[in-house]
Amino acid sequence: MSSPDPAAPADPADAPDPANPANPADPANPVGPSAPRAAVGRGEKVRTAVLAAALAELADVGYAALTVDGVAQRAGVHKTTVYRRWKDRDTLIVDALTGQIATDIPIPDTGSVDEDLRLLARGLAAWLTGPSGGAVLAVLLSDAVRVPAMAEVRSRIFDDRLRRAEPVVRRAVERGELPPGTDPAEVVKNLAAPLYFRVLITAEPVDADTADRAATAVLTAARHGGLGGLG
Amino acid sequence: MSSPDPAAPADPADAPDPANPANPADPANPVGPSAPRAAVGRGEKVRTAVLAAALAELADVGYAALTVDGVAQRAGVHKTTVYRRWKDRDTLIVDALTGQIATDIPIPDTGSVDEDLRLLARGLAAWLTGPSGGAVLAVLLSDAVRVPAMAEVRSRIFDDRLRRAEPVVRRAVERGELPPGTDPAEVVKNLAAPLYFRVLITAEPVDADTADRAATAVLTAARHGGLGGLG
DNA sequence: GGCTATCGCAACCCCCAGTTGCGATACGGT
DNA sequence: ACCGTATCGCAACTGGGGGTTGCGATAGCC
Repeated sequence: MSSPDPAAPADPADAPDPANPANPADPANPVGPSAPRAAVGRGEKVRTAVLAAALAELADVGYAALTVDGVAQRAGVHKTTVYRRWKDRDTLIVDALTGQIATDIPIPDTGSVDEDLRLLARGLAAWLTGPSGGAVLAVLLSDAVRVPAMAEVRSRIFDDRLRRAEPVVRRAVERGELPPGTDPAEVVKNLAAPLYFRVLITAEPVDADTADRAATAVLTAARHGGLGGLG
Repeated sequence: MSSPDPAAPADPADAPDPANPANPADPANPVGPSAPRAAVGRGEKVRTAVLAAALAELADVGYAALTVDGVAQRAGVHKTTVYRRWKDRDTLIVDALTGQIATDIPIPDTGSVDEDLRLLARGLAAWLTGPSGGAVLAVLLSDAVRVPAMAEVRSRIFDDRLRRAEPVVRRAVERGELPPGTDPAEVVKNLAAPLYFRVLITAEPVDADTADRAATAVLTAARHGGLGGLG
């Protein structure tokens, strides 16, 4: 959502140079009625097609085996065109992934920790096993983590997600459902960890039942002060 | 047996199992069926050096960026020599990894679940943050998982490890420290999961304290029937 | 209908996987 | 000490993918 302009201009023909008379249509400019600059229509379609093709290739062959030529052909576009819009392979992948981080996992607030944690776990399980989670995990847990931009995307996704889930626990503590001193971050991490573990390590199927068991386990621990409660 | 041999000798002169580097004559071997096989001494040194170099490169640059030439130079050997002993890059990496699966995490039996789980978690944490764990994780959680042989190594490492840890829980149940019906596999997975989660997802440091907290959480859940105990 | 940005295309460079033939070397037996 | 042979070093090669460049073709918009 937060990519108003092409993610990786870096190209003379595409760069939004403010001093360039051929580029009065600045993205930040509110709908220039008399904008001489145009011809963005074609580019936008190409951009969308390439990004979608990149995600598909990612899910199909993974990060390492993804070839720019493959993405280009899948998008019905020439390799050169891809390189005109994106600096390199990694930039393209980061851009494709960035469009996917909007996939939110619903944060429940039913008034019951039990229900809340269960719903949270089920939402995460659904995402993990879905196409979006698959693509993100395929990249973020590959050698791509060595690319700084990839690591940043990882933080943007996981840290943000953890932070948004913490209130669920905080509210439960305030309601007296969990002992005071319970660490919200710890609870959320211990809820998510078994699901990731099954997907990444043991390669077991992750379904609603798995989610429920994870919720039960972390809830039991939290209720009895095993997650920061008490001392 | 899609992958016939983990070591993948693929080389006629590759020794089956060198019992001892200082035991070239092998006096216990009565002649053998007209097998004047010799000159294994040099090859064994090369093999060891290359395997060690591969692990080092793995830890340094990761799976995708690992080049055969890089490994060869690091081992003080020519690229051709590597290809004469290993079919391809993946075979080499699998072989290097296979030598590492012997790295055992001690399975404690102190008579106390509390202590046992704590020691188990600490052992895992130490392995995860050590060189061996780093190399294994770098590969097993990369695009390498798409290589069947890699997936097999993953199973060999993790499944076997989980299975060996289960008795710790089973004994605790028999001693009455944990409620009957407690699922050993579930306990072990929920013990390991938070540690992997922190290493792989949140990139937090994993130390003894982290291990202790994981042990406390899973122990609390298990004691109160949150991990299969009770109905 | 014309102007211009964008795209397709082909050719190119560089790096790395993997191969081959030949010459150099070190090991092990006699 | 010597010699045979297995192994290694070396250089040159193919093939594919990342990334670049110059030019011609085309599609969008005025």
